[in-house]
Amino acid sequence: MTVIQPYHHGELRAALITTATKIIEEEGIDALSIRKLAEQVGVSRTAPYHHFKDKNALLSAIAEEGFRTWHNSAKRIFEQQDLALSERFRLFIHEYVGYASSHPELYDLMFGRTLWSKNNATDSQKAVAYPCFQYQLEMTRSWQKHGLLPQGPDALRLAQVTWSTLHGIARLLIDGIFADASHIAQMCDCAAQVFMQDPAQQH
Amino acid sequence: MTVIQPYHHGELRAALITTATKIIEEEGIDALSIRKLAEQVGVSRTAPYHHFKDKNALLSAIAEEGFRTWHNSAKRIFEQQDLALSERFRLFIHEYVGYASSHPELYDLMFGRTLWSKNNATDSQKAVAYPCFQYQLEMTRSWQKHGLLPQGPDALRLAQVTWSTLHGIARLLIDGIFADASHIAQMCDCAAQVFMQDPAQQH
DNA sequence: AACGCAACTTGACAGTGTCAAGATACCACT
DNA sequence: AGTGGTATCTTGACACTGTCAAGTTGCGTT
Repeated sequence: MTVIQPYHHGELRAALITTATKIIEEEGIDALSIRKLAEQVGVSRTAPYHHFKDKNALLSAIAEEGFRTWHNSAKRIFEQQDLALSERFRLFIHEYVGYASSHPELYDLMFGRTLWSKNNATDSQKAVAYPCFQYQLEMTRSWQKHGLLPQGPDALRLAQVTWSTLHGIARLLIDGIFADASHIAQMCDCAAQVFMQDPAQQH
Repeated sequence: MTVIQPYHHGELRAALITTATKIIEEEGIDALSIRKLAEQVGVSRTAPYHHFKDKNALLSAIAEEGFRTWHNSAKRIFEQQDLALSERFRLFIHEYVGYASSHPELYDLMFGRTLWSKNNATDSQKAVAYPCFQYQLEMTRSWQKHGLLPQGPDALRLAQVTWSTLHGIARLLIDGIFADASHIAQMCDCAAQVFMQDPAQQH
């Protein structure tokens, strides 16, 4: 089983990220240790430290990748022209919560305290994440302009509140506080209904 | 400085909880280790294990205490009769987010994955926490009945969505994702405004 | 061919949670 | 008053963690 590895792995950085991502998604973030990861990749305990300053730097790189794919799927939905605006809004909410609940550990890494508090996030990660946050604001502005969302509140505040709602649902789900996860769809619809001022008005 | 402790501490369980709570609130949850805690209380490393099965059991007990005080302050606001209904609603939101941001580590413990996912929460803790969740539902029902919140959605779903919003704001704040914490009040007001169907209608 | 540098390894250290086995002190019963 | 039992606490040990320091290997450039 044990394949003899050349002294220079060559693709170690990439291998570490993909293997670590797999471990995290399958066994949870607590199950990921540098040592176990190194062993699984077939390399010594401290080899990863030549590609990542820290364990945090590794986690940051994984989250970074997550933000990239997240941003893409958000755009895909938002720019889908063949659906009514309100329908796209509804779909976005479902997609957001769905992504979180089908990749709970990765979501936790991307939007959790592990990286964001105590300033553990890499500059590189921030550079990918901030545009995602910004995009949320742009979408909100657009939804306000088209009369889908109330136009009274400041766009930034409204974006923060709507995002908080989605994030809150996601977190309560993946953290195991919403014991019954079978009503996700209904919660999403309820959220959409509350936020949309006039459900009849759709383009 | 080192006081000679009797062999039987006597109040060890209580002492562990209060000291642990202090450490968590001051230095964060990651800074709490059983060993350091034991040393600070003036007792050997494994003494805590005779009062708590696990580190989780200790954390659970701390969270339990948190839920008790939380439930009290929630009730106090909700039953405050000398304020208009909408004002009490607004106040509740501010209080919720305020509590979280002034006790970030304790809030994380109470509503975070550490205890809730992987079923780490003690039965005792659940017994205290569930009524808190239930209370949120009762409040929502009441607010709906008085026309403060939209009456269309099912009470349970609406309670889940409103709570998610507060929880989401709280988490994004304490996890360090909302970089600028100086607009907390405005976010809370925005949330209140969005949820209240008709701000003019107040008893 | 020699040198330099990047990639990788081994050894070590200070921590962690937790189990097993022993020591101590209190409490109830004879 | 003595005796046994039990709750409480201690010491020793194990496996595991992240990470630093110092050595080894091999590729690329001059």
